[in-house]
Amino acid sequence: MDSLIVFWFRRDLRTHDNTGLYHALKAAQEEGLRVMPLFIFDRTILDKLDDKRDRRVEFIHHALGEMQQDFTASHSSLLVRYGFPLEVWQELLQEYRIKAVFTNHDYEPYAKQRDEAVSTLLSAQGVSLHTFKDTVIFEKSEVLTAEERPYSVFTPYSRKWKAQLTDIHTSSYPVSEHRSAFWQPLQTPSMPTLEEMGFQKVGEPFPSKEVRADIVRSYNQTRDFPAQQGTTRLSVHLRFGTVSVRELVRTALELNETWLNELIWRDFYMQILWHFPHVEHSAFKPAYDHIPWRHDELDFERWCKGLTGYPIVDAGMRELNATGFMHNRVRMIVASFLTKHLLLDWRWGERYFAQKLLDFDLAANNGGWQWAAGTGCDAAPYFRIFNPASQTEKFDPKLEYIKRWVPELNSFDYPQPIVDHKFARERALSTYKQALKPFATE
DNA sequence: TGAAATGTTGGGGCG
DNA sequence: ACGCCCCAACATTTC
Repeated sequence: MDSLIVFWFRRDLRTHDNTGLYHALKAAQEEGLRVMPLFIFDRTILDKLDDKRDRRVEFIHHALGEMQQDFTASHSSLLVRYGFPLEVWQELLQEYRIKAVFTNHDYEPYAKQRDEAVSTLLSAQGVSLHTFKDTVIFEKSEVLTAEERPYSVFTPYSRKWKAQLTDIHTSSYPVSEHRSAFWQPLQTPSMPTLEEMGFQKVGEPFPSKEVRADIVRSYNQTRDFPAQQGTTRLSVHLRFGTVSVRELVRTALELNETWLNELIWRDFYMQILWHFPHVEHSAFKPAYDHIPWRHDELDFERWCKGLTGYPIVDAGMRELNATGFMHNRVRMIVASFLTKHLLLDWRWGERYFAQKLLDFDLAANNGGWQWAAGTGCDAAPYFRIFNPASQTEKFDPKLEYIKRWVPELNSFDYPQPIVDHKFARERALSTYKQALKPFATE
């Protein structure tokens, strides 16, 4: 039995412009070996999902199907397993002669821990592990201040990010010339179906690839109007790596600076989570952990279901519940409403988004919530409270977005506001002020 | 990537 | 013509 190099796909579900895959194929060619592509459906994650119609699982499954077609064309095949990663790796080491494993970096806390365990197992078996940067442009400690410290403010971070960017950072890692190095199994291994894993199909809401360039071109003009197709909805593709961030940056440099900044925010929050891991469970600024959040389960439930009586908030939550997506402008509005108007813990909202968002990314979601709650690095000051009515006036003046998701708007079925705006605003201001008083700098 | 409160200015009605 | 008041409209400050 010939020995193999394994390439392990995780958040990089594409065969084009994939750093780790490129290096795996190159190494294989140099050493006269083959590359076996692998994906593991991770039960550590899947077992926690109580809704078995999960769009994320379906999205992954679909992306794997597309890759499988590609591998088939190269007379190869993707090996897909379902189980706990460490156990799967133990099995694979028994079943195949594995010389080396290649994979791309995954920065989330769980992923870090998973990869350390696998790395220990592999090295105990004398298998080398090679890992690469792929899902971001600059990772962890590649963008630092003059004092070599991580940034915690976006604007100077982005300035440095842009200053450091060269063609090298956005150039592709083509795999086409190395296709012959793919593993060629005698029999195509079967991929578990969604049903076999206990999941059902749902459906997916994306704009076509063709309209994306137009959206990027006018992004700075249209991005704030949720009734329009003004955002690319590429976040889910970035989440699972079905697009290359390097390609997107090239597009952004060419077409739209504002849109480039959105990509830089991704890198920014990734390095925040890496260097300040406490943000996963507590406020970036410790003083803000003293805010006495209300523990009102009923208000929280009304927020979740889109029954607050504030149309723009309810529209956003209903869009999320129905599609697994919410327009970014509306994410800010509903987050401000939860934390300021309802004075509910930002972590409740963060957790709900984590359950529902197709594009859920721990670093970005946490960063966004802490921004809205005012608890984060470079956050909105706590007294910046969105007024749902004026936000509607500015960004959905014809109520197009609202009516799409709240059709009963003008009927008796639509609830009264669960809290008065003026009262809620003043309550938030005084509560934050009181809680932060002992920590005031002067 | 706010909104509300407060301050300032200037045109027009009116005695 | 003049002073006074009202109040948009805009600017600044405050939360």
